[in-house]
Amino acid sequence: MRALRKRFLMTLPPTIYDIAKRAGVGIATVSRVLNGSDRVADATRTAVQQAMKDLDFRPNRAARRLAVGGVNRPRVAALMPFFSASFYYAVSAPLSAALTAADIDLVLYNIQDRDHKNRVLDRIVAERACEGLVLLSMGVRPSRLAELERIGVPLVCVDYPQVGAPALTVDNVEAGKVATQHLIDGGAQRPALITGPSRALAFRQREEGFTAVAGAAAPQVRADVVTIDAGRAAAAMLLDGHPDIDALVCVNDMLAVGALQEIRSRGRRVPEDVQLIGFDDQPLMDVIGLSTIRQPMDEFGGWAARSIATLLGRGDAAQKVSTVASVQLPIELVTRSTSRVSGKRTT
Amino acid sequence: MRALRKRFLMTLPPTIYDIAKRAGVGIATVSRVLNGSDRVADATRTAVQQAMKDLDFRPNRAARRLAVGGVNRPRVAALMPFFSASFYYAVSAPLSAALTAADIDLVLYNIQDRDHKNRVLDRIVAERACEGLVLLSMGVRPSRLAELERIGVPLVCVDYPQVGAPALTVDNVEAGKVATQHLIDGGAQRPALITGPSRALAFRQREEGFTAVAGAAAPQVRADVVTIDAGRAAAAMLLDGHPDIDALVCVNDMLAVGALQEIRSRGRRVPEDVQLIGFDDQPLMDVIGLSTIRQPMDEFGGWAARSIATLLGRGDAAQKVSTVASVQLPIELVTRSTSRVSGKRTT
DNA sequence: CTGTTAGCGCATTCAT
DNA sequence: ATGAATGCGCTAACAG
Repeated sequence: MRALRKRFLMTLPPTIYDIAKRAGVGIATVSRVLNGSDRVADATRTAVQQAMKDLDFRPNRAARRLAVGGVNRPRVAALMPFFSASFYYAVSAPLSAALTAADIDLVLYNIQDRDHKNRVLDRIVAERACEGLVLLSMGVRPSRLAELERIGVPLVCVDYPQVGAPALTVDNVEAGKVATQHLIDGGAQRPALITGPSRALAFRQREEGFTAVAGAAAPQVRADVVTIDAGRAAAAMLLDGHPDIDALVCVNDMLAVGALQEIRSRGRRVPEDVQLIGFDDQPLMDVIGLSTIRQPMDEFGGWAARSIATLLGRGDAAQKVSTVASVQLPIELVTRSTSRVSGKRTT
Repeated sequence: MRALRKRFLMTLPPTIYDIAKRAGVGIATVSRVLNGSDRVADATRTAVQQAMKDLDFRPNRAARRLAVGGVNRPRVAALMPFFSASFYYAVSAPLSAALTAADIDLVLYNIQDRDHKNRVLDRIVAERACEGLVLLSMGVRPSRLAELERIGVPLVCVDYPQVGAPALTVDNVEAGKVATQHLIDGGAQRPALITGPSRALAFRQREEGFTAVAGAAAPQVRADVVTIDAGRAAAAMLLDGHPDIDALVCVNDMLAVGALQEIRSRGRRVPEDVQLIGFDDQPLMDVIGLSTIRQPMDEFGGWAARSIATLLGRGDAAQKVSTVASVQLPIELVTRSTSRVSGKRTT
């Protein structure tokens, strides 16, 4: 027999049994109206629908799927912060495409902050919501890692040096150094930095690279978001406070574009008066002519998809041999018209 | 009793019963190793794991969730073609953010073509995979609409004039007319068109608008993809074939940027020798100085999220009053440095 | 047209 | 440490 549910005070969501009772019909009938069968009397249907409305009934998806017995398609959840438009696209488009190819569903979580991330992970674990996890620009603590391991949910990280899980990274500290050194090689005496939200590890690391070569005393300001406007405002602040600045390292291309506009609007020339360099090499940076440190963003999503697919035993035969391991991709100095070249080229 | 499963020839995927039998244990034990319990003898655990490996066992997510009894969080599936990077981002980022806010999970499907779309929809319907559907730049036939209605899955469309469902659109024919007329007002005698993949309705409609004012005899070429390179190639073809062209309408900003590069590389000036206009007003188009027809892409995702949330009974109290209906958003002519102004401004 | 019944695959007491 | 029995919420025969 059914209905041993001791739902104190209606605290649990209603089921078709509740609807059936309230409408004075059997559960099969409820199921029928739920699935739009035409073998139901109009009066009955109306009554059932009313009951559903009264109780704010929502069919349980898991139960439905279990009953219909569809394919148990694997599902991976991807958690990503929406810092940067082009970074998000560059990663998620290939990720989505490659997972589609592997016949894996993708559930996307737009993560706001650390708390949000943990709430989402708690739910995912508690509800067994997915078979695999992709983390973009964020990691998890060892306890969480152990928990995921316990329930058998593999994890890969992109743009974050997670220990204990496959991770794809670039050397952002080195990137920061290379960028700064490039401007100094071009003759910069007084370099400054525009950095981004400190919750992003990549920004903190590029910052670290800058400081390592420019010195801790070099001027720097932090933008809350990585947009053109923020870059422009940050540049204005910097230029106001330190008129002698002759080089600007920006931890992101959008910030650099904003800085470029601000510098020019003040009648100063780039790169003659002020050199400028960004990070990422986002689309269109070549037509704008921004010097930048390129990171192969396009490869991030594909790597994540292939790795998690392999971990789920869904890898292609072709790649089946490959082991899933952490990888560090090379960055590349791209010199264009916002910086002065002087000999060496790439890293 | 269990196991009346008549699995002919092992055609169905293995369950914990199969594992249990093969490992010579009870299903409870299988469940224990599945969930990483430590109350299992090492030898037993190993045996079970081996059996799982042998049979390529994957736990059924629906069954797990039904058993653990987590929250039945609503889920919406979004189907989108990945034509254009900025369009995809502009829509999916707000969509994801707004759904997150409404506590709705988002499953993303990267649709390749019409067949793929139908396969995905078939699965979604058969497996009852979601409670709501968002379609970007695509629609469905009436039969599908009826089917979705039967099983109670609401649908909203963005960038496609779906009949029978709430849809958010812009008037792309009008947009094409406005763009073309703008160049003619600026003195163009010999306008031409670079259009995009014909499977995209928006491109076909902009094309239609162009033809309506420039005439069917005006030169035009179709790019297979909307990238800078494709735009450049298309422009080269056009300029080679019709040296007297003095205005170029491109159905997408990226195509226009490519065309801009090609025109300049031939020593022709923009807009003096050749005027140019794009569509969308993607990010950075202002710094590049491209004249374009702006469509409010940023609002697409948010509208879709709010609409589907309301349809799912998840709308805010604040907006609860609002009915969900189709909307047409205004487009706007943005004149910058690739076209000549002459009087009127916006539409 | 409608109610009864039997699983769907797994987690989870309770015994042992 | 392990197995048997029960229920999660729903769909789908099968009767009536």
